[in-house]
Amino acid sequence: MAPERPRRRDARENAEKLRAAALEAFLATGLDAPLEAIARVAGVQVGTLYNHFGTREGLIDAVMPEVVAGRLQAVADAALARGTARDRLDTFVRLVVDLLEGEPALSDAIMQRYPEAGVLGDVCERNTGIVRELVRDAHRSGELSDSFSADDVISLIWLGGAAGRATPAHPGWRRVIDRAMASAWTAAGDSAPAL
Amino acid sequence: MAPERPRRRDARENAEKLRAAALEAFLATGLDAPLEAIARVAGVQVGTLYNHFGTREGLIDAVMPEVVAGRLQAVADAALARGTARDRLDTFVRLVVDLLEGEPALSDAIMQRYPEAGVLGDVCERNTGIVRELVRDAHRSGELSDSFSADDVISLIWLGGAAGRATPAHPGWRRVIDRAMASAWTAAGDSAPAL
DNA sequence: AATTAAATTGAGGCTGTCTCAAATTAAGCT
DNA sequence: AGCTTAATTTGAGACAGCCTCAATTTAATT
Repeated sequence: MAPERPRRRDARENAEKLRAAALEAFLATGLDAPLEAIARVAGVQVGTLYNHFGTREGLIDAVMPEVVAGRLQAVADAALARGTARDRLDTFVRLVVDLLEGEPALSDAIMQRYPEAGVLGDVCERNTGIVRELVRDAHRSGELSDSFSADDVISLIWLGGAAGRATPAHPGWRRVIDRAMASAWTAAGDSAPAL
Repeated sequence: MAPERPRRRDARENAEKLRAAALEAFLATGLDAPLEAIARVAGVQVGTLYNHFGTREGLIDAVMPEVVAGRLQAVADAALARGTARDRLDTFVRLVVDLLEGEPALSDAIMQRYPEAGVLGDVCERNTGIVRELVRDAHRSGELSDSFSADDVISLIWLGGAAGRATPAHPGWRRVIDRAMASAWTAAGDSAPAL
Protein backbone atom coordinates (compact mmCIF):
# COMPACT_ATOMS: atom_id res chain seq x y z
CA MET A 1 0.00 0.00 0.00
CA ALA A 2 2.77 2.42 0.87
CA PRO A 3 4.32 3.77 -2.35
CA GLU A 4 7.97 2.78 -2.62
CA ARG A 5 10.66 5.30 -3.40
CA PRO A 6 11.54 4.98 -7.10
CA ARG A 7 14.88 3.38 -7.84
CA ARG A 8 15.67 5.55 -10.81
CA ARG A 9 16.48 9.19 -10.60
CA ASP A 10 14.26 10.31 -13.50
CA ALA A 11 11.38 8.55 -11.83
CA ARG A 12 12.05 10.34 -8.58
CA GLU A 13 12.10 13.64 -10.42
CA ASN A 14 8.87 12.88 -12.19
CA ALA A 15 7.22 11.98 -8.92
CA GLU A 16 8.41 15.25 -7.50
CA LYS A 17 7.11 17.25 -10.45
CA LEU A 18 3.80 15.45 -10.15
CA ARG A 19 3.58 16.24 -6.46
CA ALA A 20 4.27 19.90 -7.14
CA ALA A 21 1.69 20.09 -9.91
CA ALA A 22 -0.86 18.19 -7.86
CA LEU A 23 -0.43 20.44 -4.87
CA GLU A 24 -0.89 23.51 -7.00
CA ALA A 25 -3.97 22.11 -8.73
CA PHE A 26 -5.55 20.81 -5.54
CA LEU A 27 -5.07 24.08 -3.71
CA ALA A 28 -6.37 26.06 -6.65
CA THR A 29 -9.51 24.11 -7.40
CA GLY A 30 -9.99 21.34 -4.86
CA LEU A 31 -9.19 17.66 -4.59
CA ASP A 32 -11.25 16.89 -7.66
CA ALA A 33 -8.84 18.68 -9.99
CA PRO A 34 -8.42 16.69 -13.26
CA LEU A 35 -5.47 14.33 -13.07
CA GLU A 36 -4.84 14.82 -16.76
CA ALA A 37 -4.13 18.49 -16.20
CA ILE A 38 -1.79 17.67 -13.35
CA ALA A 39 0.15 15.24 -15.53
CA ARG A 40 0.33 17.80 -18.31
CA VAL A 41 1.73 20.47 -16.02
CA ALA A 42 4.25 17.96 -14.73
CA GLY A 43 5.26 17.29 -18.35
CA VAL A 44 4.31 13.64 -18.17
CA GLN A 45 1.54 11.29 -19.30
CA VAL A 46 -1.31 10.26 -17.04
CA GLY A 47 -0.03 6.71 -17.07
CA THR A 48 3.05 7.88 -15.23
CA LEU A 49 0.93 9.56 -12.62
CA TYR A 50 -0.94 6.32 -12.03
CA ASN A 51 2.30 4.36 -11.94
CA HIS A 52 3.53 6.48 -9.10
CA PHE A 53 0.44 7.06 -7.04
CA GLY A 54 -1.98 4.35 -8.05
CA THR A 55 -5.13 6.34 -7.53
CA ARG A 56 -6.26 9.91 -7.05
CA GLU A 57 -6.42 9.16 -3.35
CA GLY A 58 -2.82 8.02 -3.41
CA LEU A 59 -1.80 11.32 -4.91
CA ILE A 60 -3.90 13.23 -2.41
CA ASP A 61 -2.26 11.33 0.42
CA ALA A 62 1.13 12.14 -1.04
CA VAL A 63 0.68 15.89 -0.96
CA MET A 64 -2.18 17.04 1.19
CA PRO A 65 -1.51 15.72 4.69
CA GLU A 66 1.49 17.98 5.20
CA VAL A 67 -0.37 21.11 4.08
CA VAL A 68 -3.51 20.34 6.02
CA ALA A 69 -1.56 19.46 9.14
CA GLY A 70 0.26 22.77 8.85
CA ARG A 71 -2.90 24.79 8.49
CA LEU A 72 -4.54 23.04 11.41
CA GLN A 73 -1.46 23.40 13.53
CA ALA A 74 -1.40 27.14 12.93
CA VAL A 75 -5.05 27.39 13.85
CA ALA A 76 -4.60 25.29 16.96
CA ASP A 77 -1.64 27.41 18.02
CA ALA A 78 -3.61 30.61 17.63
CA ALA A 79 -6.53 29.14 19.53
CA LEU A 80 -4.48 27.77 22.40
CA ALA A 81 -2.94 31.19 22.93
CA ARG A 82 -6.32 32.46 24.09
CA GLY A 83 -7.09 33.01 27.73
CA THR A 84 -10.36 31.20 28.32
CA ALA A 85 -11.72 27.85 27.27
CA ARG A 86 -14.53 29.58 25.48
CA ASP A 87 -12.20 31.84 23.63
CA ARG A 88 -10.00 28.94 22.65
CA LEU A 89 -12.84 26.92 21.21
CA ASP A 90 -14.43 29.91 19.58
CA THR A 91 -11.19 30.99 17.98
CA PHE A 92 -10.44 27.50 16.79
CA VAL A 93 -13.79 27.09 15.11
CA ARG A 94 -13.72 30.53 13.58
CA LEU A 95 -10.27 30.10 12.11
CA VAL A 96 -10.99 26.64 10.75
CA VAL A 97 -14.10 27.92 9.05
CA ASP A 98 -12.08 30.84 7.67
CA LEU A 99 -9.86 28.22 6.08
CA LEU A 100 -12.82 26.40 4.59
CA GLU A 101 -14.14 29.58 3.12
CA GLY A 102 -10.99 30.24 1.14
CA GLU A 103 -9.57 26.82 0.35
CA PRO A 104 -11.63 24.26 -1.51
CA ALA A 105 -9.01 21.60 -0.84
CA LEU A 106 -9.38 22.14 2.88
CA SER A 107 -13.11 21.69 2.63
CA ASP A 108 -12.65 18.49 0.68
CA ALA A 109 -10.19 17.25 3.27
CA ILE A 110 -12.28 18.14 6.31
CA MET A 111 -15.46 16.68 4.94
CA GLN A 112 -13.61 13.51 3.91
CA ARG A 113 -14.69 13.77 0.35
CA TYR A 114 -12.21 11.03 -0.58
CA PRO A 115 -12.45 8.56 2.27
CA GLU A 116 -9.85 6.29 0.69
CA ALA A 117 -7.24 8.96 1.32
CA GLY A 118 -6.42 7.45 4.68
CA VAL A 119 -3.36 9.46 5.57
CA LEU A 120 -5.26 12.66 5.00
CA GLY A 121 -8.10 11.19 6.98
CA ASP A 122 -5.79 10.60 9.90
CA VAL A 123 -4.60 14.19 9.84
CA CYS A 124 -8.17 15.42 9.91
CA GLU A 125 -8.88 12.97 12.69
CA ARG A 126 -6.37 14.82 14.81
CA ASN A 127 -8.47 17.87 14.19
CA THR A 128 -11.47 16.26 15.79
CA GLY A 129 -9.23 15.30 18.68
CA ILE A 130 -8.43 18.95 19.27
CA VAL A 131 -12.09 19.82 19.08
CA ARG A 132 -12.93 17.20 21.67
CA GLU A 133 -10.35 18.60 24.05
CA LEU A 134 -11.43 22.17 23.60
CA VAL A 135 -15.06 21.19 24.05
CA ARG A 136 -14.27 19.21 27.19
CA ASP A 137 -12.52 22.21 28.71
CA ALA A 138 -15.29 24.58 27.70
CA HIS A 139 -17.83 22.26 29.28
CA ARG A 140 -15.81 22.05 32.50
CA SER A 141 -15.53 25.80 32.74
CA GLY A 142 -19.28 26.01 32.32
CA GLU A 143 -19.02 28.34 29.34
CA LEU A 144 -20.24 25.88 26.76
CA SER A 145 -23.80 24.66 26.99
CA ASP A 146 -24.09 20.99 27.90
CA SER A 147 -26.45 20.42 25.04
CA PHE A 148 -23.65 21.32 22.65
CA SER A 149 -21.48 18.27 22.18
CA ALA A 150 -18.10 17.82 20.54
CA ASP A 151 -19.92 16.01 17.75
CA ASP A 152 -22.03 19.10 17.25
CA VAL A 153 -18.94 21.23 16.80
CA ILE A 154 -17.50 18.70 14.40
CA SER A 155 -20.73 18.69 12.44
CA LEU A 156 -20.70 22.44 12.38
CA ILE A 157 -17.23 22.44 10.88
CA TRP A 158 -18.23 19.77 8.39
CA LEU A 159 -21.14 21.94 7.38
CA GLY A 160 -18.72 24.75 6.68
CA GLY A 161 -16.84 22.39 4.39
CA ALA A 162 -19.99 21.44 2.52
CA ALA A 163 -20.93 25.09 2.12
CA GLY A 164 -17.46 26.06 1.01
CA ARG A 165 -17.63 23.56 -1.84
CA ALA A 166 -21.17 24.14 -2.98
CA THR A 167 -21.68 25.97 -6.25
CA PRO A 168 -22.85 28.49 -6.98
CA ALA A 169 -21.59 29.97 -3.74
CA HIS A 170 -24.02 31.67 -1.42
CA PRO A 171 -22.07 34.05 0.81
CA GLY A 172 -24.70 34.17 3.55
CA TRP A 173 -23.81 30.75 4.90
CA ARG A 174 -21.05 32.09 7.05
CA ARG A 175 -23.39 34.10 9.22
CA VAL A 176 -25.54 31.03 9.82
CA ILE A 177 -22.57 28.99 10.94
CA ASP A 178 -21.35 31.78 13.19
CA ARG A 179 -24.78 32.09 14.65
CA ALA A 180 -25.02 28.39 15.39
CA MET A 181 -21.70 28.57 17.19
CA ALA A 182 -22.70 31.73 19.02
CA SER A 183 -25.74 29.95 20.37
CA ALA A 184 -23.53 27.39 22.05
CA TRP A 185 -22.46 29.47 25.01
CA THR A 186 -24.23 29.64 28.33
CA ALA A 187 -25.76 32.86 29.55
CA ALA A 188 -23.18 32.87 32.33
CA GLY A 189 -20.01 34.01 30.60
CA ASP A 190 -21.89 35.63 27.77
CA SER A 191 -20.96 38.79 26.00
CA ALA A 192 -22.68 37.90 22.78
CA PRO A 193 -20.93 39.73 19.95
CA ALA A 194 -23.37 41.31 17.54
CA LEU A 195 -23.57 39.61 14.19
CA MET B 1 -36.52 29.98 -25.70
CA ALA B 2 -39.87 28.40 -24.92
CA PRO B 3 -39.97 24.82 -26.26
CA GLU B 4 -42.75 24.42 -28.81
CA ARG B 5 -45.22 21.58 -28.67
CA PRO B 6 -44.14 18.95 -31.25
CA ARG B 7 -46.33 18.69 -34.35
CA ARG B 8 -46.02 14.96 -34.67
CA ARG B 9 -47.56 12.49 -32.33
CA ASP B 10 -44.50 10.23 -31.97
CA ALA B 11 -42.49 13.27 -31.04
CA ARG B 12 -45.02 14.23 -28.41
CA GLU B 13 -44.89 10.73 -27.01
CA ASN B 14 -41.12 10.72 -26.94
CA ALA B 15 -41.09 14.03 -25.14
CA GLU B 16 -43.48 12.60 -22.63
CA LYS B 17 -41.39 9.48 -22.09
CA LEU B 18 -38.35 11.67 -21.68
CA ARG B 19 -40.10 13.81 -19.11
CA ALA B 20 -41.16 10.75 -17.15
CA ALA B 21 -37.68 9.25 -17.23
CA ALA B 22 -36.08 12.56 -16.32
CA LEU B 23 -38.36 13.10 -13.38
CA GLU B 24 -37.62 9.66 -12.05
CA ALA B 25 -33.87 10.08 -12.50
CA PHE B 26 -33.78 13.57 -11.04
CA LEU B 27 -35.78 12.58 -7.99
CA ALA B 28 -33.70 9.50 -7.46
CA THR B 29 -30.24 10.98 -7.75
CA GLY B 30 -30.44 14.73 -8.22
CA LEU B 31 -30.46 17.17 -11.08
CA ASP B 32 -27.06 15.98 -12.25
CA ALA B 33 -28.38 12.59 -13.30
CA PRO B 34 -26.74 11.46 -16.59
CA LEU B 35 -28.81 12.47 -19.59
CA GLU B 36 -27.70 9.32 -21.41
CA ALA B 37 -29.40 7.16 -18.81
CA ILE B 38 -32.55 9.23 -19.06
CA ALA B 39 -32.62 8.82 -22.84
CA ARG B 40 -32.00 5.11 -22.51
CA VAL B 41 -34.87 4.65 -20.09
CA ALA B 42 -37.08 6.64 -22.43
CA GLY B 43 -36.06 4.29 -25.23
CA VAL B 44 -34.54 7.04 -27.31
CA GLN B 45 -31.14 8.44 -28.26
CA VAL B 46 -29.58 11.38 -26.50
CA GLY B 47 -29.87 13.41 -29.66
CA THR B 48 -33.62 13.24 -29.34
CA LEU B 49 -33.44 14.48 -25.79
CA TYR B 50 -31.42 17.46 -26.93
CA ASN B 51 -33.78 18.07 -29.81
CA HIS B 52 -36.65 18.41 -27.43
CA PHE B 53 -35.15 20.22 -24.51
CA GLY B 54 -32.01 21.84 -25.84
CA THR B 55 -30.01 21.63 -22.63
CA ARG B 56 -30.06 19.87 -19.31
CA GLU B 57 -31.52 23.04 -17.86
CA GLY B 58 -34.31 22.93 -20.42
CA LEU B 59 -35.20 19.43 -19.31
CA ILE B 60 -35.02 20.44 -15.67
CA ASP B 61 -37.33 23.34 -16.36
CA ALA B 62 -39.71 20.97 -18.13
CA VAL B 63 -40.20 18.64 -15.19
CA MET B 64 -39.05 20.09 -11.91
CA PRO B 65 -41.01 23.31 -11.39
CA GLU B 66 -44.29 21.48 -10.93
CA VAL B 67 -42.87 19.06 -8.40
CA VAL B 68 -40.97 21.67 -6.46
CA ALA B 69 -43.92 24.03 -6.45
CA GLY B 70 -46.06 21.20 -5.09
CA ARG B 71 -43.66 20.35 -2.32
CA LEU B 72 -43.27 23.96 -1.30
CA GLN B 73 -47.00 24.52 -1.43
CA ALA B 74 -47.59 21.59 0.90
CA VAL B 75 -44.98 22.92 3.29
CA ALA B 76 -46.39 26.42 3.16
CA ASP B 77 -49.88 25.11 3.80
CA ALA B 78 -48.75 23.15 6.82
CA ALA B 79 -46.85 26.15 8.13
CA LEU B 80 -49.65 28.63 7.65
CA ALA B 81 -51.98 26.37 9.63
CA ARG B 82 -49.95 27.13 12.74
CA GLY B 83 -51.18 29.53 15.36
CA THR B 84 -48.29 31.91 15.94
CA ALA B 85 -45.88 33.70 13.67
CA ARG B 86 -43.04 31.92 15.32
CA ASP B 87 -44.62 28.57 14.88
CA ARG B 88 -45.36 29.29 11.26
CA LEU B 89 -41.82 30.27 10.43
CA ASP B 90 -40.36 27.49 12.50
CA THR B 91 -42.57 24.89 10.90
CA PHE B 92 -41.86 26.19 7.43
CA VAL B 93 -38.13 26.03 7.89
CA ARG B 94 -38.21 22.64 9.54
CA LEU B 95 -40.33 21.09 6.82
CA VAL B 96 -38.28 22.57 4.02
CA VAL B 97 -35.11 21.22 5.55
CA ASP B 98 -36.82 17.86 5.95
CA LEU B 99 -37.35 17.95 2.21
CA LEU B 100 -33.71 18.77 1.57
CA GLU B 101 -32.61 15.91 3.73
CA GLY B 102 -34.46 13.35 1.68
CA GLU B 103 -34.53 14.71 -1.85
CA PRO B 104 -31.32 15.57 -3.63
CA ALA B 105 -33.27 17.20 -6.45
CA LEU B 106 -34.88 19.58 -3.98
CA SER B 107 -31.49 20.55 -2.66
CA ASP B 108 -30.22 21.18 -6.16
CA ALA B 109 -33.28 23.29 -6.89
CA ILE B 110 -33.17 25.34 -3.71
CA MET B 111 -29.48 26.05 -3.94
CA GLN B 112 -29.85 26.99 -7.61
CA ARG B 113 -27.28 24.56 -8.75
CA TYR B 114 -28.36 25.12 -12.37
CA PRO B 115 -28.97 28.85 -12.55
CA GLU B 116 -29.92 28.61 -16.22
CA ALA B 117 -33.03 26.69 -15.24
CA GLY B 118 -34.97 29.90 -14.99
CA VAL B 119 -38.45 28.51 -14.56
CA LEU B 120 -37.29 26.43 -11.65
CA GLY B 121 -35.48 29.46 -10.35
CA ASP B 122 -38.72 31.41 -10.37
CA VAL B 123 -40.49 28.72 -8.40
CA CYS B 124 -37.78 28.78 -5.78
CA GLU B 125 -37.95 32.54 -5.78
CA ARG B 126 -41.52 32.27 -4.58
CA ASN B 127 -40.12 30.28 -1.72
CA THR B 128 -37.97 33.16 -0.61
CA GLY B 129 -41.05 35.35 -0.89
CA ILE B 130 -42.83 33.17 1.63
CA VAL B 131 -39.83 33.28 3.92
CA ARG B 132 -39.78 37.06 3.77
CA GLU B 133 -43.41 37.25 4.75
CA LEU B 134 -43.09 34.79 7.58
CA VAL B 135 -40.01 36.59 8.84
CA ARG B 136 -41.74 39.96 8.67
CA ASP B 137 -44.62 38.64 10.73
CA ALA B 138 -42.34 37.00 13.24
CA HIS B 139 -40.43 40.24 13.60
CA ARG B 140 -43.62 42.21 14.14
CA SER B 141 -44.82 39.82 16.81
CA GLY B 142 -41.50 40.24 18.53
CA GLU B 143 -40.81 36.52 18.55
CA LEU B 144 -37.97 36.59 16.06
CA SER B 145 -34.81 38.37 17.02
CA ASP B 146 -34.17 41.53 15.01
CA SER B 147 -30.65 40.41 14.28
CA PHE B 148 -32.08 37.47 12.36
CA SER B 149 -33.02 38.67 8.89
CA ALA B 150 -34.98 37.01 6.12
CA ASP B 151 -31.69 36.66 4.27
CA ASP B 152 -30.37 34.73 7.24
CA VAL B 153 -33.24 32.29 7.03
CA ILE B 154 -32.73 31.93 3.32
CA SER B 155 -29.03 31.28 3.86
CA LEU B 156 -29.90 28.74 6.48
CA ILE B 157 -32.11 26.88 4.06
CA TRP B 158 -29.47 27.11 1.36
CA LEU B 159 -27.01 25.62 3.79
CA GLY B 160 -29.34 22.71 4.28
CA GLY B 161 -29.31 22.22 0.53
CA ALA B 162 -25.54 22.23 0.40
CA ALA B 163 -25.36 19.75 3.24
CA GLY B 164 -27.98 17.52 1.69
CA ARG B 165 -25.91 17.20 -1.46
CA ALA B 166 -22.50 16.80 0.06
CA THR B 167 -20.94 13.34 -0.04
CA PRO B 168 -20.17 11.40 1.94
CA ALA B 169 -23.11 12.47 4.06
CA HIS B 170 -22.55 13.55 7.62
CA PRO B 171 -25.81 13.12 9.52
CA GLY B 172 -24.92 15.57 12.26
CA TRP B 173 -25.52 18.61 10.08
CA ARG B 174 -29.21 18.63 10.82
CA ARG B 175 -28.72 19.35 14.48
CA VAL B 176 -26.50 22.30 13.63
CA ILE B 177 -29.09 23.79 11.32
CA ASP B 178 -31.84 23.26 13.87
CA ARG B 179 -29.70 24.87 16.49
CA ALA B 180 -29.02 27.91 14.34
CA MET B 181 -32.74 28.33 13.80
CA ALA B 182 -33.48 27.75 17.46
CA SER B 183 -31.17 30.60 18.36
CA ALA B 184 -33.26 33.00 16.32
CA TRP B 185 -36.05 33.48 18.80
CA THR B 186 -36.21 36.14 21.45
CA ALA B 187 -36.21 35.20 25.13
CA ALA B 188 -39.76 36.62 25.34
CA GLY B 189 -41.88 33.90 23.80
CA ASP B 190 -39.31 31.22 24.42
CA SER B 191 -39.95 27.66 25.38
CA ALA B 192 -36.74 26.33 23.91
CA PRO B 193 -37.26 22.72 22.89
CA ALA B 194 -34.37 20.52 23.98
CA LEU B 195 -32.23 19.29 21.12
C1' DA C 1 29.08 -2.03 -24.36
C1' DA C 2 25.73 -5.33 -23.17
C1' DT C 3 22.30 -6.74 -20.03
C1' DT C 4 18.50 -6.11 -17.20
C1' DA C 5 15.19 -4.15 -14.55
C1' DA C 6 12.60 0.20 -14.00
C1' DA C 7 9.77 3.47 -15.88
C1' DT C 8 7.21 5.79 -19.52
C1' DT C 9 4.33 5.90 -23.14
C1' DG C 10 0.11 6.44 -25.73
C1' DA C 11 -3.56 4.14 -27.40
C1' DG C 12 -7.84 2.19 -26.02
C1' DG C 13 -11.95 1.22 -23.21
C1' DC C 14 -15.13 3.43 -20.46
C1' DT C 15 -18.73 7.21 -19.12
C1' DG C 16 -20.38 11.42 -19.94
C1' DT C 17 -21.76 16.11 -22.66
C1' DC C 18 -23.31 18.09 -26.78
C1' DT C 19 -23.74 18.63 -32.17
C1' DC C 20 -25.08 17.70 -36.81
C1' DA C 21 -25.56 15.66 -41.57
C1' DA C 22 -28.01 11.89 -43.13
C1' DA C 23 -31.75 8.76 -42.86
C1' DT C 24 -36.32 7.88 -41.39
C1' DT C 25 -41.13 8.56 -40.71
C1' DA C 26 -45.63 10.79 -39.70
C1' DA C 27 -48.91 14.06 -41.62
C1' DG C 28 -51.28 16.24 -45.33
C1' DC C 29 -52.72 16.52 -50.05
C1' DT C 30 -54.58 14.77 -54.41
C1' DA D 1 -53.74 4.54 -51.60
C1' DG D 2 -49.79 6.89 -53.14
C1' DC D 3 -46.77 11.02 -53.11
C1' DT D 4 -44.57 14.86 -51.09
C1' DT D 5 -42.77 17.39 -47.63
C1' DA D 6 -41.50 18.78 -43.43
C1' DA D 7 -40.72 17.12 -38.74
C1' DT D 8 -38.10 14.04 -36.13
C1' DT D 9 -34.77 10.66 -35.01
C1' DT D 10 -30.59 8.68 -35.46
C1' DG D 11 -25.83 7.42 -34.52
C1' DA D 12 -21.43 8.74 -35.29
C1' DG D 13 -18.07 12.05 -33.92
C1' DA D 14 -15.61 15.67 -31.22
C1' DC D 15 -14.47 16.66 -26.67
C1' DA D 16 -13.13 15.95 -21.60
C1' DG D 17 -12.55 12.87 -17.86
C1' DC D 18 -10.96 8.26 -15.52
C1' DC D 19 -8.11 4.34 -15.53
C1' DT D 20 -5.33 0.22 -17.67
C1' DC D 21 -1.76 -2.21 -19.96
C1' DA D 22 1.29 -4.19 -23.73
C1' DA D 23 4.97 -2.29 -26.06
C1' DT D 24 8.74 0.63 -25.96
C1' DT D 25 12.27 3.49 -24.06
C1' DT D 26 15.80 4.52 -20.77
C1' DA D 27 18.68 4.52 -16.57
C1' DA D 28 21.48 1.74 -13.78
C1' DT D 29 24.55 -2.17 -13.25
C1' DT D 30 28.05 -5.47 -14.53
